[in-house]
Amino acid sequence: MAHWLYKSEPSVWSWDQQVAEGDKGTHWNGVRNHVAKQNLMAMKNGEQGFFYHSNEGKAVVGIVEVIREYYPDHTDETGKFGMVDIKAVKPFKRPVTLDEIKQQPGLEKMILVNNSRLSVQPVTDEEWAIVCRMGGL
DNA sequence: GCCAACGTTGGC
DNA sequence: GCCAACGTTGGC
Repeated sequence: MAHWLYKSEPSVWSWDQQVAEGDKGTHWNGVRNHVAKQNLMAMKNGEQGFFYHSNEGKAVVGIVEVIREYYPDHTDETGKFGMVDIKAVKPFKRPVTLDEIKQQPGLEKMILVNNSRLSVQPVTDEEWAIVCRMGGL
């Protein structure tokens, strides 16, 4: 199973808001980047990902899961882009900050570190295990 | 608030 | 189809 990382500015959509949606989850819309789109299209139901707060906090704060696979994003007037639905699974016992990720051996290749602008990213199994452990899970 | 990195747009 | 100009993102 693949793993993912979703970036969101807390002022736009925060982890707390995601948790408040419960098991029905919410659609992850607004992606307008083709690499991010490819990642969205590759996602399968049940695959988990990190929820990352960009800008403010700059930390991985919890784990989410895909509950609906790629479908058209009706807010995209060009019709080119789509979205998936995700729900919050569990919070980290403690947030894992970008600083810590940068200093952690084994995470040098994370896209978060190397291409900070990509909003939906794949995470390798190794990276997943390391970051989960750092988050106390 | 600044600016580097990246993507997109549009003139040629 | 190239590339300069512009807009956006996100770390600092």
